[in-house]
Amino acid sequence: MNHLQLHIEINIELYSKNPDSSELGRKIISNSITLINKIGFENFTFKKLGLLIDSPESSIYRYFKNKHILLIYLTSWYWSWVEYQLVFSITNVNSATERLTKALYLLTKPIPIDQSVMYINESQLSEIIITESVKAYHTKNVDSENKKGYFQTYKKVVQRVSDLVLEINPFYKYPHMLVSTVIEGANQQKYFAQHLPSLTDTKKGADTISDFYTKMVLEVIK
Amino acid sequence: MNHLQLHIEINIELYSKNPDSSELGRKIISNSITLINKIGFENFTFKKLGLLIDSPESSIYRYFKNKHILLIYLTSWYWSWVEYQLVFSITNVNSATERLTKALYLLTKPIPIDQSVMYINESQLSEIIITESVKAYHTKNVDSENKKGYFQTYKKVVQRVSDLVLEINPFYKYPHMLVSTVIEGANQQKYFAQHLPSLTDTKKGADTISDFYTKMVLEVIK
DNA sequence: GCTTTATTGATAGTAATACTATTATATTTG
DNA sequence: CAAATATAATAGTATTACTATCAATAAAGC
Repeated sequence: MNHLQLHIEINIELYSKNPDSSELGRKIISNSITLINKIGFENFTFKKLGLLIDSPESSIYRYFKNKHILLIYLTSWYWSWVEYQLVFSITNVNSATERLTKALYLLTKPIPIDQSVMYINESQLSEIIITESVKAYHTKNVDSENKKGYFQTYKKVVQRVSDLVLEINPFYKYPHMLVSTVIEGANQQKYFAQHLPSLTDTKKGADTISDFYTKMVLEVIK
Repeated sequence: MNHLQLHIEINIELYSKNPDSSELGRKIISNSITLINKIGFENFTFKKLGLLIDSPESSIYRYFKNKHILLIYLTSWYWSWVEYQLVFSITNVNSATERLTKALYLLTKPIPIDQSVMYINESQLSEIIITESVKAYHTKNVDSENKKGYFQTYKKVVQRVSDLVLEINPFYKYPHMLVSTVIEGANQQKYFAQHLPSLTDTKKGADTISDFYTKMVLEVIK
């Protein structure tokens, strides 16, 4: 185990065989991110992914039970990575308000341009979060999958930021509602900016989304 | 044409044959709402719907090109109905703030219990909006479908409420962002209350969601 | 009332999807 | 070097998402 590598923790039930443990597994992850982005989650199949990486689909099934679980794996990885950045960015920051502001910026900032963490393209994964992640938990199995802890990394991020809110105002009644509204809202607005611009007031890439949500939170909790 | 009937306007490209024009068409609509709610949009097929209403699937295809278009039809109907209620509820209200408050309540209030408009069960349709409607526009075809006007009834509602915001504060910079955040957020929170309660601070049915978003809007625009 | 037309039912068929299973061939590890 | 493990290659199945055809029936026009 390399102690310099960042530690991303993912529920072991999300994979049949750990994709991080083999070359093929890593190829599956990085190419599935590319392919889902390119053709959309509905059109994405393990067969097409197999063609792309030149492996039979049955090999992919050995890593993931199905594409739905793979999507949850990817979102899980993303939120774990966000949590890591969150903790990193607020350590040694003394002011509670500044800690919250930094957290909010991390959650609402524009999509980074072509950064990669290990074998995962962060920009492409961010696009998937914006476009496809709602499909991970809008299913008939949410309840059972939630019980199994499939959405824990996301919930942990919401909890951490809610705690930052409560540090500033311990009597605020709706910290989780506020934080999940901001996270989902920021992603939604990025999507609207790209595809349904009349539902937003932002141009692609501009920093209006961070501005809007940061002001909103600080207003509302004071 | 019955002049007492409320007028719901839907893009004619959303159906191949108007379901409102025949008994079978109306059966398709009301039963698809029930079935989507029961088994979820992913598991919903025209074949299963055909079995439920005792008609061959080919008959259903005569009304709708596919289940995705049917879902857009249903959401379109819903937002047209919301717009109707919105206009109705704010006419003859003199105070701008009261008009906005009434609009916000309409958009954030708990799901009505078993009301029906004509042959459409409003409560069931509301559940579909909460659970499935994001899937209507999170696809690879959003842009072309948006160009064809498939999401117009939703956009009209956002525009109307944004106008109410601007009536109170004509200099407010992000009216659409604010309103779409509230609408999507309120639905999201209702979903979280049912399935991912740690992401919210509300119990099922309670009025905390209206309270939260109304206060938020009024704070933010003042 | 009878014909034309539109609507629905019944049935069949196809390509793609979402898997599962089996066996052979590499590759790694003890 | 043997044994275990991982991958490739191939085949097969039930379901999905349609399209096509034709018969039966109901409605509309004359």
